[in-house]
Amino acid sequence: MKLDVDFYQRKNVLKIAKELLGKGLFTRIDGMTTGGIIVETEAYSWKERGCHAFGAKKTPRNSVMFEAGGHAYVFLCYGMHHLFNVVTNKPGVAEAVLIRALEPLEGIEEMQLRRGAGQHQKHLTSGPGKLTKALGINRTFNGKYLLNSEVWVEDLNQKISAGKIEASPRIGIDYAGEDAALPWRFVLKGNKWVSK
DNA sequence: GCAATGATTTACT
DNA sequence: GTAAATCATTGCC
Repeated sequence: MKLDVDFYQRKNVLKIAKELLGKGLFTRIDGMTTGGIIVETEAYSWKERGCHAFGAKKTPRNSVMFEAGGHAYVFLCYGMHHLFNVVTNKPGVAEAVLIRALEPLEGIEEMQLRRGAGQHQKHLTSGPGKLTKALGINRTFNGKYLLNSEVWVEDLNQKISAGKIEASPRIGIDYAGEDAALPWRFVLKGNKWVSK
C-alpha cells in the first residue's frame, strides 16, 4: 500500500527519515517495476548547512524542496550521479530525506541490466548514485509526486523496532562545518545492503 | 559571461 | 589508496 500524504507532510523530518527504513521504493518504467526496501536514509533541512536549501534560500535547483511533502527531489551530483530525495513537511518548508541505499526486491534482472552486465547483486543499490541508476531515475523525475506518478513508496508492513535503527553523521558533506556532525543518517543495523 | 565545485562511483596504480 | 570522470548549478566578475 502506498504511503499517504499525511506521512510526508508531518513536521519532523528526522522521524520520517527513521520511519522510511523498511519501507519500499519503486519505479515503473515501460511497464517494468523495479525497486527495493529502504535500508539507509539521511535527513536534510533548511536549518543546517548540509542542505542545498540552507537558510531557506530558494534557487531553481532546490525549489522542489519547498513544495509540499510527497514530491521527489532529484539532482545531479559530480556531473554523473543522480540522487533521490523525498520532500517532507508542508509547502514553503524546505526539508527532505535522501534515500542512500536499498535492498533489491523487485525487477532485479532489469536493475542489473541498467547497471551494466557483470555487476554483482551486492553493488546494485548500495549507494545513492547506484540505486537511482538501478531504478532508472534521472532528473526528469525531479518534482514528480509520489502519489500519482511512476515512482512511489510503499508500506511493506515490516516491523522495524527502534533498536534496529542506527544513527550516525551524514556522509560527504564535510563542507557543512559543525552541521556535518549531526547524527542525521539512519541505517538498518547489520543490513548488508547499506553503503560503506 | 565564466570559473569553481559537489549529498559519488569506478577504475587503475 | 588515489585519481579521474563530467556537468548543472552557483556565485562572482
